[in-house]
Amino acid sequence: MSPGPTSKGTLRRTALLDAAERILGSAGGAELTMRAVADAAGVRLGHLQYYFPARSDLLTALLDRILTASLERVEGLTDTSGTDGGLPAVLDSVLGEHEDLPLVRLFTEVWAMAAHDEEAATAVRAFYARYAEHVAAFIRHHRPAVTAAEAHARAEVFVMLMEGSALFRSGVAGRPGPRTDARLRATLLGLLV
Amino acid sequence: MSPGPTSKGTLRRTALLDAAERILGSAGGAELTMRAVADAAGVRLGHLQYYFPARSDLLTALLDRILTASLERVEGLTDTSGTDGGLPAVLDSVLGEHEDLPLVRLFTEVWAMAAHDEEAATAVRAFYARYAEHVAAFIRHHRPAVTAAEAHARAEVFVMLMEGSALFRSGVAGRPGPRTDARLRATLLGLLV
DNA sequence: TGTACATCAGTGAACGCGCGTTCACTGATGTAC
DNA sequence: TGTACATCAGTGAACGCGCGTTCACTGATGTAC
Repeated sequence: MSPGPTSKGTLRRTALLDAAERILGSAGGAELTMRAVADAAGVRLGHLQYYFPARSDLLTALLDRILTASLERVEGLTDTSGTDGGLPAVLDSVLGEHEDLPLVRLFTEVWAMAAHDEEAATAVRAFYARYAEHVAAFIRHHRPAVTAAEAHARAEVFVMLMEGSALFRSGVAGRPGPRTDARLRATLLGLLV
Repeated sequence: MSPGPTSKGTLRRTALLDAAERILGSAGGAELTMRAVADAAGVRLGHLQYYFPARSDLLTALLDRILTASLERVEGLTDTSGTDGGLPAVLDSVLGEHEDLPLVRLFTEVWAMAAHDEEAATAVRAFYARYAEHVAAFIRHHRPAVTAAEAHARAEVFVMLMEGSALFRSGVAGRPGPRTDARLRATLLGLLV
């Protein structure tokens, strides 16, 4: 039998990244040590090194996984909605994720990584470029009259506001009330249509 | 002579925090070690400990200083403008700061701190609450017809968009073009008036 | 004005610890013939 | 079907290093009388 994508090694690798992601999303980057990851995954330090020889290998793989998963989530949420009536519902879904504190914690770490490391920054910029592209396509699907350039500009501002609001809706930087939420939704909607 | 605010000790303390801020804004939190700060400030490790016995004391003082300075900058920028005609100019000033990469780097670190440490989060939330209050007062000054609650909601969304756009305009998460910039300005302006 | 003393500013060496990394090793699983 | 061998998965111990922290110390500055 060929190794395949669910072979023992791949499963273990995934489990190790799961453990690392859990630590990064709760305790933070400073606590993300090789020993902590090995412990959390229930393997020995030396074994973690078998899959990720250096700590930087683990961080690179983890960043890639976080960004890939987020992109798939965004695409999954918007692809299922086809009608304008469903737009507010899509906004609810996307905004709902921002109340997921561990996820927002992950992103504060990702931003800090990108701010200080050019390789990470490249990956993060590619992620947001694809994110914005996807939103732009969504806009043009609903409003074909909007030019590509304008849809792109609107999409980028949409993404900016989404990321900014994540900081607040998660409770990290604030606790916006229902009135602010309504304004946020209206502003996001105004960018989409 | 009484010690006063510019006595030797206070000056040295400021110089030490300067050094720490420089490191946090360039290399990041992981490199912000007691030894690195002492070196950058040109003093011995033991002497740094004289002012900040524990690393956490340094971090707390640094966070406080970063937030206080930012708040003063925001208030300074908006207080000098009294007319509606000056509004776009105010936006230019505020947005201009977001191109200051070291400053944005500081804030990615601040967000990551707040995301994992409740004490830091309290300070950060207080900062953004005052920031939003100030923007709300600015809105009501220019548009007295807007209710306090509505001005507050608009101000909070304004701050969200400002913080989100900082990530992109600094180059950390993207490189928005002039068209996106125009959309961003229009959206921010729409929240203010 | 001079002296004694207390406090402030700054030094230097050492500590124990957790870190990433290295490496020789063992057992399990797959492959060739 | 059985055996020999290679590769994969996992262990365990040790390394050198940089870290935060402790502490005894010295020199400079301010204060009391």
